[in-house]
Amino acid sequence: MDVARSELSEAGTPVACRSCQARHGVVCGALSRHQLRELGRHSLRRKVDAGSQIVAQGAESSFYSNIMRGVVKLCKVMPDGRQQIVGLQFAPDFVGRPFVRESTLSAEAATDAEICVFPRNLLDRMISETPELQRSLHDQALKELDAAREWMLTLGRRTAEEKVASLLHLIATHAEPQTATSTAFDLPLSRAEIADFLGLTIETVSRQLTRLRKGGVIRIENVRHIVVPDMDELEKKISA
Amino acid sequence: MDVARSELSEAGTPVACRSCQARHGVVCGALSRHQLRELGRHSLRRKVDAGSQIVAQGAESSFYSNIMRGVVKLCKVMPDGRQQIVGLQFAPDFVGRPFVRESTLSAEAATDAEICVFPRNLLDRMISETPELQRSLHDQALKELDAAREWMLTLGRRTAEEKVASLLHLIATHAEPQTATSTAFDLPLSRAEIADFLGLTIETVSRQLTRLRKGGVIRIENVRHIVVPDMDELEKKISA
DNA sequence: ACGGACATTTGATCTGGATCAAATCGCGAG
DNA sequence: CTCGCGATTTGATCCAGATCAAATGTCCGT
Repeated sequence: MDVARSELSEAGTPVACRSCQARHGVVCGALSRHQLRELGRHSLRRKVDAGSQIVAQGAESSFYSNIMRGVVKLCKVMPDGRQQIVGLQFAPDFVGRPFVRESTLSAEAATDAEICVFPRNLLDRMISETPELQRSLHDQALKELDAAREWMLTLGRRTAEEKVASLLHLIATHAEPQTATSTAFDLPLSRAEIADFLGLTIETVSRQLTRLRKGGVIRIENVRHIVVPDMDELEKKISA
Repeated sequence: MDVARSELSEAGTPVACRSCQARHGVVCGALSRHQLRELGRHSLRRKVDAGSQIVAQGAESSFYSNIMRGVVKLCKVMPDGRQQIVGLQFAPDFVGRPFVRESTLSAEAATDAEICVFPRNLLDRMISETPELQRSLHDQALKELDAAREWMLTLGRRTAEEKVASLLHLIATHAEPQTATSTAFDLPLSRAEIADFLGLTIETVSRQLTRLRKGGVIRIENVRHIVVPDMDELEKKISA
């Protein structure tokens, strides 16, 4: 706890953790009332601003967290600066790499977010004592693995247009306000971040976005706000 | 068991499963003597020929397996035929997607291989009864997730030459016979498969391979046999 | 050893997306 | 409201890797 507090002290405002006790999140949903109380005593709810780092690539981290609100991006950067986003996480996902101290990727808030932070030691102990929790984290790991592999197909074999359409579909799928045929959502990522997620350049992302707009597949209400009049049309652009 | 036997009966020769009882594999290493005996009674050791499919994309599968020998590739194909290999698995990896009936990818033997097949029902029950096993599979899922994300960086941000070097490094790292500075290994994949793993074409793979050869980074003793005189030189080509 | 089918390499050309270069937009500070 | 700056779009050109097209090479069956 103390470590987590100090490590995160630069960015965001700490507030008391109540949501964990309300059984949000991948972690807390799997715990007994007693464990929940113990975890709650050692946890910390934090607001993190868009762009601020939660875990640094290559760094040891002594805490895990649960996303309560907002979007977190997982990045890998190469020594020469090339960068790839390898995953997006939404509430109530768990952030952290169980069983390994050093992180091979960085986690950053893509939007303003709230996370619930708890000490690694404590959670590691709870994992080994609680098959339910192990199972819950195993489930998330498998879901992330499926998502990562789906994205590998996107990165390796799809065209720029298909890539951008895939991203919009991913966001639309994980954003809430949607009706049967029409969906509108805010992009949690800048053009540069979209490029880093798709293995493209910002220019190409921008061009493909206007292409989809001119093709009537999307409306760009605002740089960050997209409307998809017909989800099927978007899916057709993905070809799978 | 019966189901697994019938589903796999087309390809390969069934032989009695002894290795599981010898505690090979991600699964068997986590089981009690009693469970091992039960699993052994319902398992089946099989030889599978290179190229034969173990699980089909989109199909329901009622069995899991453990790789005893050889290399298995995990593929995704798009309706139009574009294909991406999303993972390679080596002995003693576990093959299958716990908790989900339908597979979103196909698993194929890349080389001649031996696998140990067991019924999904039985193993699912054992997983829920055996935290050790859950943990072991969770570990493998996390390892695969790390590998998948590393490969996302390769697919999204590396050049063709870096991609090919990355593949050689991956194979070298997972093959056995290596000394301090020199490594030789057989490629478990054809040029077409390498292309599908790297998101390239066969021509580009071939060209980059001869480029690495002309640059003195590798020797191609044979289409399928590579020698890396100095591993550091290879790693330099990957730039990370 | 020989033929044939497929795998791999090599060559010539084309092109989707990168790179370089300007506009234009949008937003926060004053 | 206006200025200034970073984000985004748009335009012009370039180039890494794709595509098209031949040679080899390799392995297998006869």
